[in-house]
Amino acid sequence: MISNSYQRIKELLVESGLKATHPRIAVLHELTKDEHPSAEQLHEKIREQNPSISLGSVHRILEKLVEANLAYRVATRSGTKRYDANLEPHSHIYSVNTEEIQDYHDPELNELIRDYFEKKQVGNFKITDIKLQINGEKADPDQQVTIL
Amino acid sequence: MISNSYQRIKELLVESGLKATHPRIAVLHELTKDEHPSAEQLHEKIREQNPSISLGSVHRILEKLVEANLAYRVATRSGTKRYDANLEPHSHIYSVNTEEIQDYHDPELNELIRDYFEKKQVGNFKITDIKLQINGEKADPDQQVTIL
DNA sequence: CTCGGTGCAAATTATTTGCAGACGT
DNA sequence: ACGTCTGCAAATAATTTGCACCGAG
Repeated sequence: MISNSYQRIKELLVESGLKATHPRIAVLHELTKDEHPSAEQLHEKIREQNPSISLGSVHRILEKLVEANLAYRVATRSGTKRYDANLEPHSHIYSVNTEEIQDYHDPELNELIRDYFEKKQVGNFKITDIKLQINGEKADPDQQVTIL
Repeated sequence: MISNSYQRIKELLVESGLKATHPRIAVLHELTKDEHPSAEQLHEKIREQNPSISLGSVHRILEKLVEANLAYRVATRSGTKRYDANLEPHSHIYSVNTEEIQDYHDPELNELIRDYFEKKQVGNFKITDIKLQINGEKADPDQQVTIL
């Protein structure tokens, strides 16, 4: 199950009304592989294959992708923006000690929470999505976190 | 129920092993009143009463308070750090259009989620807390969001 | 008196923007 | 060819830090 070929990424861009330029393909491609990177981190990775793409452009492209709903910003406490191209509704596991952010997808829990809020009266606010933020510490920083 | 007198704030600082200096009292006092401000916003407010306190110090003090568990950083997507002195476990309602962050306290829901995770097997990770992030848009930006 | 705390300004880090040229459609 | 996109570098924003002085305990 290859996640996203270059061809697929081009399609995504075009469908969203963006020109499928090389820098954009590179950013979106890397973004689908990486785990919630910052612009800086993405730039590092991209420049390995593609030294000419500038950091400023990575910033601009990321904001474009957010605008086009091909990615979104991940909330962090660190003061630097981080991005995610995983568009499925999902929550995040945040490791305080390693600054890592891991996806956590749990349809059962989603539904539980959604049901809960259906019963609530929320005034003057249109809820677009509800996410969990699961904070804690990795025991072994080099190992993955597992949830069964 | 006055939330926090100067006297109480002094106590908090001292109990946490921090000297109760005027700048710290001012920051913590303002932080308990304000709604998730940034260092910059706090500095604006504080300087009205206390023009000599520098922005750099506000930054330093806020980090000290976090370290001492008298406040914490609020996760945002905006790339600027924001702080909160409300130590009760609570979640946040985030208005995308106004950048506002509002507290949302719901013991029933907390318990629901906690129970849910008790049944899960989480490996290599010690959960310290689980927060909801309720994202959406304020219908009327000038009115409060209400949840019954 | 002794440190830790602070003001100030400079340094660092992160992001945005203006502009001229390059490139995708 | 056209208008958008990009590289580059300079501008702006946000945070951190060095240093000399101040003040609470």
